Amino acid sequence: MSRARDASAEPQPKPLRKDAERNLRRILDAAREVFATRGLGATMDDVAHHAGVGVGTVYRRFANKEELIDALFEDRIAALAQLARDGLAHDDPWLGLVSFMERALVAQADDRGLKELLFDTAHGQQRVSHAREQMAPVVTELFERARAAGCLRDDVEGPDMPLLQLMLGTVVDFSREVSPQLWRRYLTIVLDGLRARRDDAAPLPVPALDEPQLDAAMGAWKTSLR
Amino acid sequence: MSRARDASAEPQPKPLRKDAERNLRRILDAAREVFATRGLGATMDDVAHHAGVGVGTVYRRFANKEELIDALFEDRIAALAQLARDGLAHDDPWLGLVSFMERALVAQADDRGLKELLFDTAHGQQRVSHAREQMAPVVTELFERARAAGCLRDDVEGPDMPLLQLMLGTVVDFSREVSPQLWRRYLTIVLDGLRARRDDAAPLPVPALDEPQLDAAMGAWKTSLR
DNA sequence: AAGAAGCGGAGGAACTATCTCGACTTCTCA
DNA sequence: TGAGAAGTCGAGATAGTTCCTCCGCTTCTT
Repeated sequence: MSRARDASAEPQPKPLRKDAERNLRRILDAAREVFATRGLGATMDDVAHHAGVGVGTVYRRFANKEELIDALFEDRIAALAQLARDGLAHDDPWLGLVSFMERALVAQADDRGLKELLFDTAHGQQRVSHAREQMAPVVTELFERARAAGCLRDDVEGPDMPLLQLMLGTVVDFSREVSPQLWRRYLTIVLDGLRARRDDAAPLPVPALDEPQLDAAMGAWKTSLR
Repeated sequence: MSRARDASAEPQPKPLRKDAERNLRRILDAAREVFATRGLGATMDDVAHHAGVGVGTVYRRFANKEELIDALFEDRIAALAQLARDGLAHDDPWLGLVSFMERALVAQADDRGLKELLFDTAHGQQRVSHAREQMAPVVTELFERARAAGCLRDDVEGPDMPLLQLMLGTVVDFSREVSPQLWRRYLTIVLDGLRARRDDAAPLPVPALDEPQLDAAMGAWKTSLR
C-alpha cells in the first residue's frame, strides 16, 4: 500500500536486481517463519538475522514493520473467511460448523502471528475488521443451519464465534510448547456445550496435561507474553 | 520476608510514626485499587500518585514492586484455595463444582491483578504454585464427587481446571469494559460441555455481544495488553 | 568500467519503568 | 520546647527495549 514493491505487484515499475529479488524472497520467508513461531513481537532484527541480511535491507523493501506484516498476512486473513464459506458447503450443518471452528483453530495453532493479528488489534485493524465483516454473515448462517437441523442450542449467535475462538485460542497459545493439540480437548467440551442436547459424551480426544506439563506450560506462557 | 515491615507483622520491631502508618495504609489501599483495575502492569508511580505520596515513600516500605504485590495478594490467593474447599462442603456435588468455578471467576473479574498473578507467572510464582498444590487434590475431589454422582463426563481431570479457568478468564478480561458478566454465558456453555449428558439446554444467562460491543471490546482489549 | 542499485549493521532516537539519593519536613520524647 | 530520629518527595540516574536511519562499501547491469 505504499512504496514497497510487493512480491506479487502487477504493474512492476522496475524489475529488482537479481540479488535484491533473492533477498526479498528470503526476507518474506524468514518473516513468515519468525512471526509464526515467535509472534508479532519478534523484532525486525530477528527477521533480518533469520533471513541472513542486514536490517537495512529489510527496510529497503518495507518502510516499517506494519508494512511487512501487512504484506505477509493479507492472504492468510482472507483464507479465514474462505474457511467459513467452506463450512457452509458441507452437507452436514453440524459438521460444517465443527470443521470451520477446527480449521480456524489449526490456523491459529500454526501461526502465532496470525492469532495475535486477529485478537490483539495492535496491528492491521482494517484488514482484520474487513475480514470480520465478510465472515459475520457466513458464521451466522453456519449457526442458523445447525440450529435448523436441531443440532445447536437456541440462543447461540454470530458474535459468539469470536469469543469462542478467543477462548480456545488462549488454550492454543498456552499449551503450544507442551501439548500442541490440547486445544482439541477443550474444543470438544465447548462443542458439546453448544449442542442442543446429547446423550453420553464421547471420550475426549487428547489427554489432559499432567502436573509437570502444566508447570512447564505456565513457564513457557509467561515468557511468551512479553 | 525482608526489610519491609508488613502491615500485619507479628513481632513489630518498632512502631511506625503516625504519619508513616497513615501513608502505609494509603499505599496499600491505592495499590489494591490500582492493581485491581489496571492490572499488575500499573507502575509504582501510578500507585504512589494514587495514594497521594511520592514514589520514594512507597520504596521506603517495600523494597521493590514484587514485595508490594506479594504483601497485597497473599491472602487473596489463599482465599481461592478456600473456595475449592467450600465447593466440597456443598451437599450437591455438581453445584459444589459449579459454585467453585463461578466464584473463582468472580474473583478474577473483580481483580485484574489477581488474574494476572494466577496465569502470567511473571510475578510471585512460589505463592501461586503453593496455592495450586493446595488446590489440586481438592479440585480432583470436586471432580470425583461430581462424576460419582453421574453429573460429570468420565474423562475430565484435575489439571483441566486451570485450563478451564484460563479460557474463561480470557473472556472475563476481554469483555470487562463492555459486558462484565459475559463470562457467565460461556461458563454455562462450558459447564454443559462438562456434563455427562443432558436434555434441552437451558437458556444462556447473558446476551451475546452485539457488533458495536464486539468492536468496543476488541479496542479495549488491545490497550489492556501493554 | 561507470554508474545505479543494493547491502550491512553500528548506533541514534524515543520509549518506558524501576529504583536511588539527598535536601527538606514532620514527628516523638525527654 | 527543641534535638535528633524518622519520614517524605520527586527529579533523574539507570537500564532495557525496539524501531529505524545513515553512509561507506559491494554487487549488479548495461
